[in-house]
Amino acid sequence: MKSLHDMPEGPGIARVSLDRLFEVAEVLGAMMQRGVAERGLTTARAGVLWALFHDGPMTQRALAGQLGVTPRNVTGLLDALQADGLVDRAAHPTDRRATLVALTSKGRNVTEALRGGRDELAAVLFGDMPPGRLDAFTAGLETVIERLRAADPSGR
Amino acid sequence: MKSLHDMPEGPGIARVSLDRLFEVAEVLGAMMQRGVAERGLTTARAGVLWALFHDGPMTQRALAGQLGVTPRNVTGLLDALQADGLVDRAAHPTDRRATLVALTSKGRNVTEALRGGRDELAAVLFGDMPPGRLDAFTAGLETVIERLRAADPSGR
DNA sequence: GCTACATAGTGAAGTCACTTCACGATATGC
DNA sequence: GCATATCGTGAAGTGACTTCACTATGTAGC
Repeated sequence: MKSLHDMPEGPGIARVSLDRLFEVAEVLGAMMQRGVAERGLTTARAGVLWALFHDGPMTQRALAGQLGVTPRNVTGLLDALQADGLVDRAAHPTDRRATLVALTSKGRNVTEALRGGRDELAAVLFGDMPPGRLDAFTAGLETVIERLRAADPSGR
Repeated sequence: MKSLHDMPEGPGIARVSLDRLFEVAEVLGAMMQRGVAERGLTTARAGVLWALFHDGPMTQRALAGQLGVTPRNVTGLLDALQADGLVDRAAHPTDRRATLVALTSKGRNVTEALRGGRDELAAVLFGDMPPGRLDAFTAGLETVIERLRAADPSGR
Protein backbone atom coordinates (compact mmCIF):
# COMPACT_ATOMS: atom_id res chain seq x y z
CA MET A 1 0.00 0.00 0.00
CA LYS A 2 1.90 3.01 -1.26
CA SER A 3 1.04 6.51 -0.12
CA LEU A 4 2.52 9.79 -1.29
CA HIS A 5 5.14 9.64 1.39
CA ASP A 6 6.54 6.33 0.30
CA MET A 7 7.81 7.68 -2.96
CA PRO A 8 11.58 7.53 -3.06
CA GLU A 9 12.03 11.06 -4.28
CA GLY A 10 8.62 12.62 -4.01
CA PRO A 11 6.58 13.82 -6.98
CA GLY A 12 9.67 14.67 -9.01
CA ILE A 13 9.19 17.53 -11.43
CA ALA A 14 6.24 18.93 -9.53
CA ARG A 15 8.39 19.20 -6.44
CA VAL A 16 11.05 21.10 -8.36
CA SER A 17 8.41 23.46 -9.71
CA LEU A 18 7.11 24.19 -6.25
CA ASP A 19 10.64 24.82 -5.03
CA ARG A 20 11.11 27.30 -7.85
CA LEU A 21 7.90 28.95 -6.87
CA PHE A 22 9.16 29.34 -3.31
CA GLU A 23 12.40 30.70 -4.68
CA VAL A 24 10.59 33.29 -6.76
CA ALA A 25 8.52 34.30 -3.78
CA GLU A 26 11.62 34.77 -1.72
CA VAL A 27 13.66 36.70 -4.25
CA LEU A 28 10.72 38.82 -5.29
CA GLY A 29 9.97 39.64 -1.68
CA ALA A 30 13.56 40.63 -1.06
CA MET A 31 13.59 42.78 -4.17
CA MET A 32 10.39 44.55 -3.25
CA GLN A 33 11.61 45.18 0.25
CA ARG A 34 14.77 46.70 -1.13
CA GLY A 35 12.97 48.86 -3.64
CA VAL A 36 10.60 50.14 -1.04
CA ALA A 37 13.39 50.73 1.49
CA GLU A 38 15.16 52.90 -1.07
CA ARG A 39 12.27 55.29 -0.71
CA GLY A 40 12.31 55.19 3.05
CA LEU A 41 9.42 52.77 3.35
CA THR A 42 8.70 49.30 4.63
CA THR A 43 6.52 46.80 2.81
CA ALA A 44 3.71 47.18 5.34
CA ARG A 45 3.69 50.96 5.01
CA ALA A 46 3.93 50.73 1.24
CA GLY A 47 0.90 48.47 1.32
CA VAL A 48 -1.05 51.21 3.04
CA LEU A 49 -0.02 53.77 0.43
CA TRP A 50 -0.90 51.36 -2.34
CA ALA A 51 -4.36 50.72 -0.97
CA LEU A 52 -5.06 54.43 -0.60
CA PHE A 53 -3.69 55.09 -4.06
CA HIS A 54 -6.00 52.58 -5.68
CA ASP A 55 -9.16 52.99 -3.66
CA GLY A 56 -8.97 56.58 -2.51
CA PRO A 57 -9.52 58.00 0.98
CA MET A 58 -10.76 55.50 3.48
CA THR A 59 -11.59 54.93 7.08
CA GLN A 60 -8.94 53.20 9.19
CA ARG A 61 -11.31 50.31 9.71
CA ALA A 62 -11.74 49.92 5.97
CA LEU A 63 -7.99 50.05 5.52
CA ALA A 64 -7.59 47.30 8.09
CA GLY A 65 -10.09 45.16 6.23
CA GLN A 66 -8.40 45.83 2.90
CA LEU A 67 -4.99 44.89 4.23
CA GLY A 68 -6.18 41.96 6.28
CA VAL A 69 -4.71 43.22 9.54
CA THR A 70 -6.16 44.48 12.81
CA PRO A 71 -7.33 48.09 13.11
CA ARG A 72 -4.81 48.58 15.89
CA ASN A 73 -1.99 47.77 13.54
CA VAL A 74 -3.24 50.29 11.02
CA THR A 75 -3.09 52.99 13.67
CA GLY A 76 0.63 52.34 14.10
CA LEU A 77 1.37 52.22 10.39
CA LEU A 78 -0.49 55.48 9.85
CA ASP A 79 1.32 57.16 12.74
CA ALA A 80 4.58 56.50 10.94
CA LEU A 81 3.29 57.52 7.51
CA GLN A 82 1.78 60.67 8.90
CA ALA A 83 5.02 61.55 10.66
CA ASP A 84 6.69 61.28 7.27
CA GLY A 85 4.04 63.50 5.72
CA LEU A 86 2.76 60.82 3.35
CA VAL A 87 -0.81 60.52 4.60
CA ASP A 88 -3.30 62.79 6.21
CA ARG A 89 -5.92 62.02 8.86
CA ALA A 90 -9.06 64.11 8.54
CA ALA A 91 -12.36 64.07 10.36
CA HIS A 92 -15.00 61.89 8.78
CA PRO A 93 -17.80 64.13 7.46
CA THR A 94 -20.68 62.21 9.03
CA ASP A 95 -19.19 59.84 11.59
CA ARG A 96 -17.30 61.60 14.34
CA ARG A 97 -15.76 58.37 15.61
CA ALA A 98 -13.99 57.67 12.35
CA THR A 99 -11.05 59.34 10.62
CA LEU A 100 -10.68 59.59 6.90
CA VAL A 101 -7.20 58.71 5.71
CA ALA A 102 -5.92 60.13 2.45
CA LEU A 103 -2.60 60.42 0.63
CA THR A 104 -0.89 63.80 0.76
CA SER A 105 0.55 65.03 -2.51
CA LYS A 106 3.91 63.85 -1.28
CA GLY A 107 2.38 60.47 -0.56
CA ARG A 108 0.91 60.40 -4.04
CA ASN A 109 4.27 61.19 -5.57
CA VAL A 110 6.00 58.44 -3.64
CA THR A 111 3.34 55.92 -4.59
CA GLU A 112 3.59 56.89 -8.23
CA ALA A 113 7.33 56.36 -8.05
CA LEU A 114 6.64 52.93 -6.59
CA ARG A 115 4.35 52.16 -9.46
CA GLY A 116 7.01 53.34 -11.89
CA GLY A 117 9.48 50.96 -10.30
CA ARG A 118 7.05 48.12 -10.63
CA ASP A 119 6.46 48.87 -14.31
CA GLU A 120 10.18 48.97 -14.96
CA LEU A 121 10.62 45.64 -13.25
CA ALA A 122 7.78 44.18 -15.28
CA ALA A 123 9.50 45.37 -18.43
CA VAL A 124 12.83 43.85 -17.41
CA LEU A 125 11.26 40.55 -16.49
CA PHE A 126 8.75 40.12 -19.28
CA GLY A 127 9.34 42.84 -21.85
CA ASP A 128 11.04 40.60 -24.37
CA MET A 129 8.93 37.51 -23.87
CA PRO A 130 6.82 36.52 -26.87
CA PRO A 131 3.13 37.20 -26.13
CA GLY A 132 2.14 33.57 -26.48
CA ARG A 133 4.66 32.37 -23.98
CA LEU A 134 3.89 35.17 -21.59
CA ASP A 135 0.19 34.45 -21.71
CA ALA A 136 0.79 30.78 -21.04
CA PHE A 137 3.08 31.59 -18.14
CA THR A 138 0.59 34.00 -16.62
CA ALA A 139 -2.20 31.49 -17.04
CA GLY A 140 -0.06 29.01 -15.15
CA LEU A 141 0.36 31.51 -12.35
CA GLU A 142 -3.35 32.08 -12.21
CA THR A 143 -4.01 28.37 -11.97
CA VAL A 144 -1.58 28.16 -9.11
CA ILE A 145 -3.22 31.06 -7.30
CA GLU A 146 -6.62 29.52 -7.75
CA ARG A 147 -5.61 26.13 -6.40
CA LEU A 148 -3.70 27.68 -3.55
CA ARG A 149 -6.76 29.61 -2.47
CA ALA A 150 -8.92 26.53 -2.88
CA ALA A 151 -6.54 24.47 -0.76
CA ASP A 152 -6.47 27.06 1.99
CA PRO A 153 -9.68 27.31 3.99
CA SER A 154 -8.44 30.53 5.59
CA GLY A 155 -9.11 32.07 2.19
CA ARG A 156 -8.93 35.81 1.60
CA MET B 1 9.59 61.81 -26.16
CA LYS B 2 7.83 58.92 -24.50
CA SER B 3 9.35 57.16 -21.54
CA LEU B 4 8.03 54.13 -19.72
CA HIS B 5 6.14 56.33 -17.34
CA ASP B 6 4.19 58.15 -20.01
CA MET B 7 2.40 55.03 -21.13
CA PRO B 8 -1.28 55.33 -20.45
CA GLU B 9 -1.53 51.95 -18.76
CA GLY B 10 2.04 50.84 -18.31
CA PRO B 11 3.54 47.80 -20.03
CA GLY B 12 0.17 46.05 -20.19
CA ILE B 13 0.39 42.28 -20.06
CA ALA B 14 3.81 42.33 -18.45
CA ARG B 15 2.42 44.39 -15.62
CA VAL B 16 -0.40 41.94 -15.09
CA SER B 17 2.06 39.07 -15.05
CA LEU B 18 4.16 40.75 -12.41
CA ASP B 19 1.06 41.42 -10.34
CA ARG B 20 0.18 37.74 -10.54
CA LEU B 21 3.68 36.91 -9.46
CA PHE B 22 3.28 39.13 -6.43
CA GLU B 23 -0.04 37.49 -5.73
CA VAL B 24 1.47 34.03 -5.87
CA ALA B 25 4.25 35.12 -3.56
CA GLU B 26 1.74 36.44 -1.08
CA VAL B 27 -0.64 33.51 -1.11
CA LEU B 28 2.17 30.99 -1.06
CA GLY B 29 3.78 32.77 1.86
CA ALA B 30 0.52 32.76 3.76
CA MET B 31 -0.02 29.11 3.03
CA MET B 32 3.47 28.15 4.14
CA GLN B 33 3.11 30.14 7.31
CA ARG B 34 -0.12 28.38 8.08
CA GLY B 35 1.27 24.93 7.34
CA VAL B 36 4.27 25.56 9.51
CA ALA B 37 2.18 27.05 12.32
CA GLU B 38 0.09 23.89 12.39
CA ARG B 39 3.19 22.12 13.59
CA GLY B 40 3.99 24.75 16.17
CA LEU B 41 6.64 26.47 14.10
CA THR B 42 7.30 29.82 12.51
CA THR B 43 8.79 30.24 9.04
CA ALA B 44 12.11 31.41 10.44
CA ARG B 45 12.40 28.42 12.76
CA ALA B 46 11.29 26.08 10.01
CA GLY B 47 14.05 27.54 7.85
CA VAL B 48 16.58 26.52 10.47
CA LEU B 49 15.23 22.98 10.58
CA TRP B 50 15.22 22.80 6.81
CA ALA B 51 18.85 23.89 6.57
CA LEU B 52 19.95 21.37 9.16
CA PHE B 53 17.91 18.67 7.48
CA HIS B 54 19.54 19.23 4.13
CA ASP B 55 23.11 20.03 5.09
CA GLY B 56 23.51 18.18 8.37
CA PRO B 57 24.95 19.42 11.65
CA MET B 58 26.50 22.82 11.44
CA THR B 59 28.05 25.59 13.42
CA GLN B 60 25.80 28.51 14.34
CA ARG B 61 27.95 30.76 12.22
CA ALA B 62 27.49 28.50 9.23
CA LEU B 63 23.78 28.43 9.84
CA ALA B 64 23.69 32.21 9.90
CA GLY B 65 25.52 32.32 6.59
CA GLN B 66 23.19 29.75 5.06
CA LEU B 67 20.09 31.62 6.16
CA GLY B 68 21.44 35.06 5.37
CA VAL B 69 20.86 36.44 8.86
CA THR B 70 23.13 37.58 11.68
CA PRO B 71 24.66 35.04 14.05
CA ARG B 72 22.88 36.76 16.91
CA ASN B 73 19.55 36.02 15.35
CA VAL B 74 20.43 32.36 14.98
CA THR B 75 21.11 32.19 18.69
CA GLY B 76 17.54 33.27 19.40
CA LEU B 77 15.97 30.92 16.88
CA LEU B 78 17.96 28.02 18.26
CA ASP B 79 17.01 28.87 21.83
CA ALA B 80 13.38 28.44 20.86
CA LEU B 81 13.95 25.27 18.84
CA GLN B 82 16.03 23.76 21.60
CA ALA B 83 13.36 24.58 24.17
CA ASP B 84 10.95 22.64 21.98
CA GLY B 85 13.40 19.75 21.77
CA LEU B 86 13.85 20.00 18.02
CA VAL B 87 17.55 20.76 17.87
CA ASP B 88 20.56 19.97 19.97
CA ARG B 89 23.62 22.09 20.72
CA ALA B 90 26.79 20.05 21.20
CA ALA B 91 30.40 21.01 21.68
CA HIS B 92 32.41 21.31 18.51
CA PRO B 93 35.03 18.54 18.44
CA THR B 94 38.00 20.74 17.60
CA ASP B 95 36.92 24.35 18.16
CA ARG B 96 35.89 25.04 21.71
CA ARG B 97 34.37 28.40 20.80
CA ALA B 98 31.84 26.89 18.45
CA THR B 99 28.75 24.78 19.01
CA LEU B 100 27.57 22.12 16.63
CA VAL B 101 23.85 22.29 15.99
CA ALA B 102 22.00 19.15 14.94
CA LEU B 103 18.40 18.01 14.62
CA THR B 104 17.09 15.77 17.36
CA SER B 105 15.07 12.78 16.22
CA LYS B 106 11.95 14.78 17.05
CA GLY B 107 13.31 17.61 14.92
CA ARG B 108 13.94 15.19 12.10
CA ASN B 109 10.41 13.86 12.33
CA VAL B 110 8.92 17.31 12.23
CA THR B 111 11.04 18.30 9.26
CA GLU B 112 10.07 15.15 7.41
CA ALA B 113 6.44 15.99 8.03
CA LEU B 114 7.11 19.43 6.58
CA ARG B 115 8.63 17.85 3.52
CA GLY B 116 5.61 15.58 3.23
CA GLY B 117 3.34 18.60 3.30
CA ARG B 118 5.37 20.25 0.60
CA ASP B 119 5.17 17.18 -1.61
CA GLU B 120 1.43 16.99 -1.16
CA LEU B 121 1.08 20.63 -2.10
CA ALA B 122 3.25 20.08 -5.16
CA ALA B 123 0.97 17.23 -6.19
CA VAL B 124 -2.15 19.33 -5.73
CA LEU B 125 -0.70 22.24 -7.68
CA PHE B 126 1.06 20.45 -10.49
CA GLY B 127 0.15 16.78 -10.32
CA ASP B 128 -2.27 16.88 -13.21
CA MET B 129 -0.37 19.27 -15.44
CA PRO B 130 0.91 17.80 -18.70
CA PRO B 131 4.71 17.47 -18.54
CA GLY B 132 5.29 19.79 -21.46
CA ARG B 133 3.30 22.58 -19.94
CA LEU B 134 4.82 22.06 -16.53
CA ASP B 135 8.33 22.19 -17.92
CA ALA B 136 7.57 25.39 -19.78
CA PHE B 137 6.07 26.95 -16.70
CA THR B 138 9.03 25.99 -14.55
CA ALA B 139 11.43 27.29 -17.16
CA GLY B 140 9.56 30.58 -17.03
CA LEU B 141 9.99 30.68 -13.29
CA GLU B 142 13.68 30.02 -13.63
CA THR B 143 14.04 32.85 -16.12
CA VAL B 144 12.31 35.15 -13.68
CA ILE B 145 14.56 34.09 -10.81
CA GLU B 146 17.63 34.61 -12.95
CA ARG B 147 16.63 38.10 -14.04
CA LEU B 148 15.54 39.06 -10.58
CA ARG B 149 18.92 38.10 -9.21
CA ALA B 150 20.66 39.88 -12.06
CA ALA B 151 18.65 43.04 -11.42
CA ASP B 152 19.42 43.01 -7.71
CA PRO B 153 23.02 43.87 -6.86
CA SER B 154 22.42 42.69 -3.27
CA GLY B 155 22.40 39.21 -4.76
CA ARG B 156 22.32 36.12 -2.55
C1' DG C 1 55.92 30.86 24.43
C1' DC C 2 53.72 35.14 24.09
C1' DT C 3 51.65 38.85 22.11
C1' DA C 4 48.29 40.62 18.42
C1' DC C 5 44.46 39.81 16.07
C1' DA C 6 40.47 37.35 14.21
C1' DT C 7 36.49 34.51 15.26
C1' DA C 8 32.32 31.94 17.94
C1' DG C 9 28.55 32.75 20.64
C1' DT C 10 25.68 35.75 23.62
C1' DG C 11 23.83 39.89 26.71
C1' DA C 12 21.74 44.40 26.14
C1' DA C 13 19.06 47.43 23.74
C1' DG C 14 16.35 48.81 19.92
C1' DT C 15 13.17 48.58 15.48
C1' DC C 16 9.22 46.91 12.96
C1' DA C 17 5.02 44.27 12.11
C1' DC C 18 1.87 42.23 14.27
C1' DT C 19 -1.67 40.60 18.12
C1' DT C 20 -5.24 40.78 22.10
C1' DC C 21 -7.60 43.26 25.57
C1' DA C 22 -9.61 47.24 27.72
C1' DC C 23 -11.55 51.73 27.33
C1' DG C 24 -13.62 56.23 25.99
C1' DA C 25 -16.18 58.46 22.48
C1' DT C 26 -19.64 58.23 19.32
C1' DA C 27 -23.48 56.19 16.35
C1' DT C 28 -27.92 53.59 16.06
C1' DG C 29 -31.99 50.55 16.80
C1' DC C 30 -36.03 50.32 19.18
C1' DG D 1 -33.34 57.49 26.02
C1' DC D 2 -30.98 53.54 26.61
C1' DA D 3 -28.70 49.29 25.30
C1' DT D 4 -25.53 47.94 22.07
C1' DA D 5 -22.40 47.89 18.31
C1' DT D 6 -18.51 50.40 16.20
C1' DC D 7 -14.19 53.66 15.66
C1' DG D 8 -9.83 54.59 17.07
C1' DT D 9 -6.13 54.09 20.49
C1' DG D 10 -3.38 53.03 25.11
C1' DA D 11 -1.08 49.09 27.27
C1' DA D 12 1.26 45.00 27.01
C1' DG D 13 3.23 41.19 24.61
C1' DT D 14 5.41 38.14 20.67
C1' DG D 15 8.56 37.11 16.91
C1' DA D 16 12.10 38.28 13.70
C1' DC D 17 15.34 40.95 12.99
C1' DT D 18 19.57 44.45 13.82
C1' DT D 19 23.95 46.65 15.98
C1' DC D 20 27.22 46.98 19.55
C1' DA D 21 29.97 45.41 23.27
C1' DC D 22 32.10 41.60 25.67
C1' DT D 23 34.05 36.97 26.97
C1' DA D 24 36.29 32.89 25.54
C1' DT D 25 38.92 30.77 22.41
C1' DG D 26 41.82 29.84 18.11
C1' DT D 27 45.89 31.31 15.16
C1' DA D 28 49.87 34.01 13.30
C1' DG D 29 54.22 35.94 13.83
C1' DC D 30 58.23 36.51 16.03
